[in-house]
Amino acid sequence: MSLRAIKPQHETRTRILDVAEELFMQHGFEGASMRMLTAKAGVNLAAVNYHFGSKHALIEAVFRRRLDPMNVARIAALDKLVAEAPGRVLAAESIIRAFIGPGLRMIEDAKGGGRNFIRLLGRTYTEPAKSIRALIGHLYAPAMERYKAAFERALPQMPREELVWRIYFMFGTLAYTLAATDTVQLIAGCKPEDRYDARLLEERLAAFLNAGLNAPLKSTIRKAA
Amino acid sequence: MSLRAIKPQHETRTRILDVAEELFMQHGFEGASMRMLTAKAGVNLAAVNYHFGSKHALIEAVFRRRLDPMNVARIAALDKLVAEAPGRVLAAESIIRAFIGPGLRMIEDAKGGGRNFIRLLGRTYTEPAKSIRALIGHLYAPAMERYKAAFERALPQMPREELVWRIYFMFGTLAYTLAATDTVQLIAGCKPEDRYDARLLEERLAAFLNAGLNAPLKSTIRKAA
DNA sequence: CTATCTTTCAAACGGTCGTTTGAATTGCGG
DNA sequence: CCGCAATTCAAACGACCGTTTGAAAGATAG
Repeated sequence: MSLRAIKPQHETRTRILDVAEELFMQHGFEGASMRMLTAKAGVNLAAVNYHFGSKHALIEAVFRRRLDPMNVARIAALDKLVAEAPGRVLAAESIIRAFIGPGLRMIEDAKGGGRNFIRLLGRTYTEPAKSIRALIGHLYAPAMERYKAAFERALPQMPREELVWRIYFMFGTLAYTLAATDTVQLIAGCKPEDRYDARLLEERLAAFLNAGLNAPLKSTIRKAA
Repeated sequence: MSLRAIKPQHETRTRILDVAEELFMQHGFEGASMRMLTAKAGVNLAAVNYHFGSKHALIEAVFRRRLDPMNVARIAALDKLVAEAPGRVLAAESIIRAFIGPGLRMIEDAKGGGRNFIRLLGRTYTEPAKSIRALIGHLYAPAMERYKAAFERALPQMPREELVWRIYFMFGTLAYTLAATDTVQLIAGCKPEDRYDARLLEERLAAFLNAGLNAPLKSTIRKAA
C-alpha cells in the first residue's frame, strides 16, 4: 500500500516540472505559455494552477527542485575539502573546482533534465524580471557565503574589494559558459558535443578561473582597494 | 531651410529608440509592450509600426544604432595598435583592452542611453529567442574575426582550440559583468556607483582576463587540444 | 491658397495570455 | 459498494498583445 502509492505520486507535478524547465530554457519565462506547456506535458491546462497555484509559483518550483540539492552539494564539497586537510589553508583552485563541479556534473545529465536546467539557470542570471533574480539570489545565498569566506581565507593577501570583483568575474564566466548555446560557434566552428565533455570543460574552466583569480595586482588596483 | 529641417528630423524615431532600449533592458523584449513603450515615449501606438514596420524591426534598429559604431570603434582600436607597433607582436593585454574599451566607455554614458544599452546587450547574449541571438551574432561577426586573428598572432604557442575557449570565457565575463545589475551585491555590499567607474573596472577586468587568457596549460588540456 | 506627401491619431481587429469555475472522473478507506 | 476527497477536465473570463485601418493634421512645394 505504501509502496505502491509512492510510484505515481505527483506524477503530474513531475511531468509539468520537466516540461517547464525545457520550455522555459527554450523560450524564456514569458515566451513559454501555459497552453504550450500543458499540451507538451499531456496534462490539462488547469493542472498548473491546481498543483502549483500560479505560473510564477511553477517557476519557483522549477528552480527549487534543482538548485537546493545543487547548493547542498557545493557546500558538502567544501566541507569535504576542509575535512581532508584539517587546519591547512585550501588552494584556491580546489575551492574553484568544488564550486563548479556540481554544475558541470549536472550538464552531463542529458537524459534527465539536468542539462536543460543548467542552461536555463545560466540564462536567468540576466533575467529582466526582478522577482526571479531575487529568488535565485535567495537560493544561492547560503552557498555563496561559505565560498566567499573560503576564498578570503585562501587569499588573505588580496584586498577584499578586489577579491569580491574577481569572484564576481568567475561567477559570470561560469554562468555564461553554461548558458550559452551557440555563441561559441560565433568564435569558432566547435562541434557541439565537445561542450558537454564535462571533465575537459572543468579543466579548461579551472585553469582560466584560477589564473584570473590569482592575477597580479597592479598598483592602480591596490591603491583603489 | 536645410538647417531647420535637421533638428526635429526623425525626432519620433529617436524618442522611440531611446525609450525602447530602456524598457527592453528593464522588462525584456516580450515584457516591454508597445503600449508601454509608446506611452512612455509620448507618441501614438501606431508610430512604431509606421516608422519601423514591426516590433522585431524596432529591436533590430535598437541594436544597430549602438552596435555598429561600437564594433567600428573596436576594429579602429585594433588598427591603431597595429599602426603604433608595425611588425611587432602585440601584447595580449593590449588586445584585451582594445576590445573591452568601447563597451566600458559606453557604460559611462548614463545621460544618453549608453548605459541602458550596454546592460541590454549583456542580457541579450543569453536571450532565448533565436532570431535575436542570430542578429547579435551577425552584427558582431566582423569585429570578432579580427580579434580572433589578433589573439592567434599574439599567442602562437597556444593550441587553437584552447584559445577559442579562452576567448569565449573572456567574452562571457565581459557580457556578464556589463549585464549584471545587482548580482554583485549578492557577493558583497558594493556601492552601486562603484560599478560605473569605467577606468577602475577596466583595470580589474584587464588584469583578470589577461591572467586567464595566459593561464598555464595543463597536460590534460594540451593532450585534448 | 491649393495640391501632395508625410506623419499622427483614435479605434478596432483577431489572437493569446494566465486564471477561474463548476462539473465529471478517479482513487481509496470504510 | 458507498462516500469522500483528490484530481482532471472543457469551457469561459477579462485583460493585454502586436498590428491594421482610414480619417485628421501637419508640413512642403508650386
